Amino acid sequence: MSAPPSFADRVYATVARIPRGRVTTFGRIARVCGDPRSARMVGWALAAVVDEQRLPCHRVVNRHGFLTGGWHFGHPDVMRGLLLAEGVPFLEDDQVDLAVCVWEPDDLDDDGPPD
DNA sequence: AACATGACGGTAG
DNA sequence: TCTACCGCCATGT
Repeated sequence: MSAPPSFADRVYATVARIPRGRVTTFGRIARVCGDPRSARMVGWALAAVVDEQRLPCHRVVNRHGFLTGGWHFGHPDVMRGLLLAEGVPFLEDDQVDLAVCVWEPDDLDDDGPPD
């Protein structure tokens, strides 16, 4: 690969690093990718992801913790089920508790939420 | 070629 | 605290 990694490639690499039971936001990913203002491009990249990518794109929510991309899984209940199966706490049927399960790409992958 | 839209985020009022 | 506007860039019409 002589060519440098594209913005989307960095997004995939970051999403692949999200620990199980944790979630992250578009802005965090965009920030790590070098363009904190291109959060929309993060969503666009995830929308292009296919199941063969094997990326935990269901662990990516917006800064409010809402499952904005629920319909991209066929139905919001699919994305919700995946997160619930990982032990991600929900504040509402379509909102997760970012205060507990948020994960920062720059931080080490710890599986224990702050007491 | 131009306009409108979108899995968003930040700042201003 | 909530609402509104802007910026960002690729895609579709």
